[in-house]
Amino acid sequence: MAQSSKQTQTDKLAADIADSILSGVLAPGARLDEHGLAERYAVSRTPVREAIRSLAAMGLVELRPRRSAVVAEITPEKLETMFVAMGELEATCARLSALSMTPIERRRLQNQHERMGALVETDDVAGFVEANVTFHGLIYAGSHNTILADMVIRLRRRLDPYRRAQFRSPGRLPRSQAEHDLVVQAIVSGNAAGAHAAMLDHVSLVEDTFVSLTATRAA
Amino acid sequence: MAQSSKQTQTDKLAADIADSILSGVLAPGARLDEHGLAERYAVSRTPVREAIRSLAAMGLVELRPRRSAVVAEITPEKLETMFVAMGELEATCARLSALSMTPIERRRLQNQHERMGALVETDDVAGFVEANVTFHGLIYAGSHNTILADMVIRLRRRLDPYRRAQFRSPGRLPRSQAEHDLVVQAIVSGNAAGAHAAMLDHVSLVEDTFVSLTATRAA
DNA sequence: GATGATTTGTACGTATGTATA
DNA sequence: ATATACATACGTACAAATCAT
Repeated sequence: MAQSSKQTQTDKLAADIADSILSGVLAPGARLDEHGLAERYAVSRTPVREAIRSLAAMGLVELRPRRSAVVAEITPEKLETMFVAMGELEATCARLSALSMTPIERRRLQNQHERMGALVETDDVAGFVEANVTFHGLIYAGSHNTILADMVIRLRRRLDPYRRAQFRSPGRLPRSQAEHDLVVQAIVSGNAAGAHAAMLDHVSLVEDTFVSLTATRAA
Repeated sequence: MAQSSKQTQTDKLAADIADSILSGVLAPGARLDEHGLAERYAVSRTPVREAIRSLAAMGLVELRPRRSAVVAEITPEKLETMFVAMGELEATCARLSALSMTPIERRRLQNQHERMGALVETDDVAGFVEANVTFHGLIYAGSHNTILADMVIRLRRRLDPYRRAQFRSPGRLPRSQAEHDLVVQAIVSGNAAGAHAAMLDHVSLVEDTFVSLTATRAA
């Protein structure tokens, strides 16, 4: 987010380990052995330690003095909390977008939305998923509030592994598109409360999809 | 937030330096010299480095590879952004509180509000300010969402130095109390949208106070 | 419960990149 | 512009605490 161009070892490590965690290579509860990681990446323990501290600040790992850092355990309750927070933040961004997007930004959002309509027609799931990221990104940016945008982006990255299957359910694409339509209409017309409500509705439904998926997996 | 009881040097340093920054002892733009800090705290540079990295993750300092870390500069634009984010988060917490507070929590909020009414009567500014922190804290907790609550608490701590004078303006106490009244009524009656709007209104007015203060100072 | 092995926390030295004369 | 000074990034060594036997 705010790391300079010339990456240091620590930065690279932090990014790589974060990826390993978010992609599930390092499962929750796994111990982060400094020595092992240092060896694996062919560096000393110092940058490894600093990288781990960065991850701790992001909430990806838990730090207990004198004991190995472990990948943060995510309980279903915590996950639920995160999804709710995510939804509220997205809704807030939509609200602010309705209030403060420039005409050009509104136009861009509409264009993106229309482009996604074509992807729904051809049932291009992969294309839609990618375009969807851009779509939501436009709304984060449209809030014109980097603090909120950063928060929601970080949260989404953490939730990403749990959202993978979200568009697999049959009929999800057209439904998403219809929900997006309400969001776009509200934002473009400057309807703050409407944008908030529409987005909240949209992401809550995504959450429901997730809940049903984990319920299946847990059983 | 999640630091164990047995503090390590790094933790103590991070806490202490953070205090120095938030209290203004270390002004924005000030360089954090590892050598100097290590000497000042009578430790080696290693824990100092790690503490600085923690602070960077919190957004308190900026990290530029191969150059001294500096206390994060807060431009008026950034401050404005933070206040807006803060307001939106508070409003969101109020919204969620209206939806998910337990009867006991609603009762507690009402009690706190009534207690503050007495402080307004006696024009006890100091007492009101302290009670106000509790009041807002009840609403953060009432959201039953630790993610959001943490976000807003951290933001508030960062904004605290810029809010000091907020209750100095004449007539601010009764006005705050009246605004609180609308918030409490909405939350207690389970009116989510109303709670959101009322809180947003309340904190936006606080922001206005701040803006006029800085405008005076800048001119 | 005590002892040994493993791993973290801290100190310090060296090299490299940045800023300055 | 080149060189010098200086601060950080990284490596290595040791001490202290935790865990495992």
